[in-house]
Amino acid sequence: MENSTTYQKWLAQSRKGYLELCVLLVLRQKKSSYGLEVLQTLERAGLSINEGTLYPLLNRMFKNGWLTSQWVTPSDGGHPRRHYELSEEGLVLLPQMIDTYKNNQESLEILKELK
Amino acid sequence: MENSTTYQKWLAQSRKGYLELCVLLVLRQKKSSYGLEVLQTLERAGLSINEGTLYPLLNRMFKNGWLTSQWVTPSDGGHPRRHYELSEEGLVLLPQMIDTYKNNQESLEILKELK
DNA sequence: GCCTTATACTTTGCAATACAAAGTATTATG
DNA sequence: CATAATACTTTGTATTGCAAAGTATAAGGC
Repeated sequence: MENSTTYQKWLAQSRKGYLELCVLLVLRQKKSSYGLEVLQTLERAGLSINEGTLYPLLNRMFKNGWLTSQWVTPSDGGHPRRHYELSEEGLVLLPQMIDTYKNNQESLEILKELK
Repeated sequence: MENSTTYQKWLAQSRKGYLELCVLLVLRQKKSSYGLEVLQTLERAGLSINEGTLYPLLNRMFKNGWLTSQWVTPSDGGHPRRHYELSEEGLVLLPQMIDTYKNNQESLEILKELK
């Protein structure tokens, strides 16, 4: 990342926390999903995310207890997938995170219109 | 921070990048301001920020070339203050950052209403 | 059967930053 | 002159996005 502008570095930083929220939202909808499917869903929502970012992120969220996880082999064959679902804790956290983002957004609006 | 919940850790992470944007907004309005005044302005906008976060942040933004800086001694006496203003580059970056946040917000909305 | 490709996940190393806590320096007040 | 208030600095820790390389399984062509 040595050749990045300071703005590009800022872009990476500004995604911290945000990506977790997005993943929780995907899993709330899908009930159960796996890495590449989450990735494609985010892509369709206009959010491009690196594999090397997403997989460790899912793993951390699992370790945090926000997700449950299990290996699933598709019944019609195919590559085994590690599926994730929201845990009880994840279900509790999600609205709190949404609220945090709403508050941040409100502070931003205040600051934009500062007199 | 060892006693923090994973949620509290997430809160800290989710402020990365966001704080820079807020500071730029304050300086766009104030034209020129210094640490403690920025801090109080953010406070009034509903954003509590630690001294040990803000000062290094202002310094980094200055080093990035987003801000200009000079020491000012109030004409009526008082403690010398390090004043900051938006640089040309800061003025260019600010709308880009605002746009990034708008896009993020839109992706969030899409993910919230995902069918 | 074997080789290539696609799918899916893992690992490693690096750089950036929010925070807490402690420290420094200057000015004002009693 | 001592204390408090203002204002900024420094240090150490933990976390995380990303790039790049690696591992493993399944499917398809010959």
